[in-house]
Amino acid sequence: MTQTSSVPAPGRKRDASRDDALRQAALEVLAEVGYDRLTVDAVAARAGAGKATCYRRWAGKAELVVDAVSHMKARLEQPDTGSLRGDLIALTSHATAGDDSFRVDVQAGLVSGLVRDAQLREVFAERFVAPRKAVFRTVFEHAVERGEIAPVPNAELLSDIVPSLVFHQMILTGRPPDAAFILRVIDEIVLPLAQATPQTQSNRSKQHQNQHQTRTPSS
Amino acid sequence: MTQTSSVPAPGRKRDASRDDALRQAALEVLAEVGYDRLTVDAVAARAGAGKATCYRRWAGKAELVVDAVSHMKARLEQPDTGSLRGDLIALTSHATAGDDSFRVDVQAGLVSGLVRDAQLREVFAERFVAPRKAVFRTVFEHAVERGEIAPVPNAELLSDIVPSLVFHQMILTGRPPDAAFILRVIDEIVLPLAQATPQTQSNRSKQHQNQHQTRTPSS
DNA sequence: GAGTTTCGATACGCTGTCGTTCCGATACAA
DNA sequence: TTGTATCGGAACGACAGCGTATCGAAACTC
Repeated sequence: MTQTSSVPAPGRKRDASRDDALRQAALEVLAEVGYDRLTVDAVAARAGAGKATCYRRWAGKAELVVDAVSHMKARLEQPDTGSLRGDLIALTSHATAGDDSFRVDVQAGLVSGLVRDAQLREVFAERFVAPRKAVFRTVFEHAVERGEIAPVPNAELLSDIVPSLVFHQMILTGRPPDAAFILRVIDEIVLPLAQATPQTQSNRSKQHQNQHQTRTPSS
Repeated sequence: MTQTSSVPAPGRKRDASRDDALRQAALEVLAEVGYDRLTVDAVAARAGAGKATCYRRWAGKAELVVDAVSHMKARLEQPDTGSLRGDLIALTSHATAGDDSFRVDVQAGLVSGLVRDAQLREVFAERFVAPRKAVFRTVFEHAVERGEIAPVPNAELLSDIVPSLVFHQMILTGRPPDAAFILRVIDEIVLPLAQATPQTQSNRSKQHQNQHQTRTPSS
């Protein structure tokens, strides 16, 4: 596109900071109004940039959003609380409203575009779903190494439960669920399944660790 | 609005069949292009009606879609196969691609609008979520009556698992999941949880019916 | 028949968004 | 200094969708 280093390139250099500013602005607008209501003008205005600067870098709205999402920082650290329940809570608690909801808001904003934009789906799967799956898998592996649970063959399916229910709840109510809901899902669904994997009846003898926080919340 | 029977009303009568035609057309367009891409012109054209006829009945696009969805037939019959697993399969199998996917397509089309339209959320919850929840609850109740399982206090949460995962999968892949996926969810998640409700440790003695179809599919 | 209302169809004004183009100012190379 | 490419900002044309207005025909009441 621009230049391939053969020619030293004349004229003013492109300000790389504008790329980051525009991408960040795109994510913010995306989180606030969603993909469909996002306008290039709004993104440029928020970045304090001209629209021409934006179109000099991306072909259009779709490319801008895709690139912004794909440059988004992972911000997903591996929890290590020493217990499966603690790790699961640490991993999913930030999905609630309030604190660190930016990432969740971006996901909600993307929903409207995901339905029909295949490229957006691809980037979304790569940036949001894949990292989360990897962290979940490691959490289960650590629990196995600690002897807390038996190996879980369907860990991937188990990992989808919390995000799916959170997503579902978010769409139905318009906002992310509260912490109590996530606790219920962990304590009443994920943990029981992880602790008593029913496909190998032989490991039923291993269930001595059932005392581990299988309490039911008040609600 | 129109007349309260006091005056016989002059002029040509409204053709009630146009209401149905427009509502049906709205649902079809909704299923095909989604809420945001739905235009009143397209709905009127598909119904073979004029746009004025449409605006004579509804205030705008939002009201039209909301009314169309709320008039949608439930088409959700109570399954009675004699087993919990059979009922669950019968209840959820129509969510897969192919056959009766119209209802699912409408749901997918609604997603983009649900995020910000509270009224749409309300109608959606009433027309899609509530009936489904009721049927699920009855399925669990029947299983309890048959002595197949112990009473499940968190049946509501359990009922959300399949729809949530189906929804999630649909958004991520762009199409409803296949039947095998739903079978896995039922056999590896819902049934084990229903059969071994872990919140009352006392009913652990009741788990003699664990032989009932807890097999794992090949995948 | 006279008056009124709905019908399908079309045209219109309005608004919002897209993507382009121009502007003066600024940064950089030759 | 001259030439070029960028910057933020603003204006532009094109287009799509909404909601309204209007048309001739048809249906219905009086």
